Amino acid sequence: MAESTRERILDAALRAFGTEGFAATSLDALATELGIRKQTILYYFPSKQAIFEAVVDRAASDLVKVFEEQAARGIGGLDQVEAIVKRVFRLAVRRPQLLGLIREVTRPGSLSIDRLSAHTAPIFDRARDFLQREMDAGRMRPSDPEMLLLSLYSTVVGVATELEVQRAMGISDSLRGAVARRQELIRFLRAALEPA
Amino acid sequence: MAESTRERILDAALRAFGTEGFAATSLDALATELGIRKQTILYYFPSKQAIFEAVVDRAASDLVKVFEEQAARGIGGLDQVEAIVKRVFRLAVRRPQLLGLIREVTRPGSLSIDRLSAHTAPIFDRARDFLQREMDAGRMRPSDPEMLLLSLYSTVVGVATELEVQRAMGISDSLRGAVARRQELIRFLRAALEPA
DNA sequence: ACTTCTCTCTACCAATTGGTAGAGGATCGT
DNA sequence: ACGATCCTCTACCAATTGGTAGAGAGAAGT
Repeated sequence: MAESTRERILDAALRAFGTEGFAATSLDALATELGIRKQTILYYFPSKQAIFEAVVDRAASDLVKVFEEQAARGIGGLDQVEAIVKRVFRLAVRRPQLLGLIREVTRPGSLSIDRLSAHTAPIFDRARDFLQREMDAGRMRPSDPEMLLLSLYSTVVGVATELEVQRAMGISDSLRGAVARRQELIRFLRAALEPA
Repeated sequence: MAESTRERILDAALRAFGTEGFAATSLDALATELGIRKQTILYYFPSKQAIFEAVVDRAASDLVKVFEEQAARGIGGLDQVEAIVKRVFRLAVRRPQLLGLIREVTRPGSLSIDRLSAHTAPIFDRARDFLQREMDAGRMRPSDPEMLLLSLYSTVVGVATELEVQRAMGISDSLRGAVARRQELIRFLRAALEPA
């Protein structure tokens, strides 16, 4: 068997939760999409909420892995920031539902936010330390690293995921468009971060 | 009577759609919150979708008004950008559901995106022209104005609305926190936009 | 051959969903 | 006094929701 039923359920759930959202996704729809019965889904997961949590866990792990792989290289400076942005963009192009799920989890009303935080907190800490170090070394414009991190997060995730806004602005969402967007974003971030 | 029933319904619907989302909001819950019966809601609006569209229309108008008021002043340069950011932040603090609704509408699966676009397209056009003019005049770092606009949008909306992410990062979401966030964001944007 | 375990199914269920039909009470102009 | 209009209600409804109970098929171990 190429992929276990459990894995197939998680894949379909990621796609559905990440694009339609939790409330708008029904177990029946999910099952139909997979060519199975809803009760089969409920054999593997005790409830809809449990599926969501499992999806969040898996998505968070994937995200964390991307960051840790890059952090392990330890290029340093703005090149490191650029490398991370590129990796996030590659992820956003290849698996857009993944960042869509993050948006869903970080919505005000959402449960499971603590579940995501538990995964990502170490990364935030590391990123904050990284920014602080670079500022101290004069390789980056000095500012509040926490706020800077928030600005960076918002900008990168926004540019990578706000496809409908881009469509409304008349920006192409082709693959070529994504590359151009990434390039322009990196120029934007470099200008914002470079020391005076 | 202080506020017509129709207005009260729209207010409650904005809050609900803007925080819980469209699918997670039921007409019964909305009615209970208002102390009326669901059928009274359906007397004023033919369907749930129609309520959503009315809410989007009203929210879009409010947003557009904020921009147009500031555009009418025509300060120019980075001061103009700063003034707009400040206004958006004031809106985000006073009526957080409003930007929450924008996030809901710009979600991939959403309908009504065209309805929002119809309102905001003129603003986007005007903003793009503004950026282009400032670049030509050497008051702003030259770049692709469309992509820059997207970066600006993502950053401002993100910093203003991603409260849960901020909580996860350990950033205070008090009013004082909002002011600090705004200040840091403006510094960030100024650094990114200032001509070399 | 028999039991046990894993998996997917059919058959239900109570609760909730968005929406319809129409009664009844105000308030109005006439 | 009377009809018309406006507004909110009770009474339903069919469809969908997440979830339970348990049958049955197949493979594996004994």
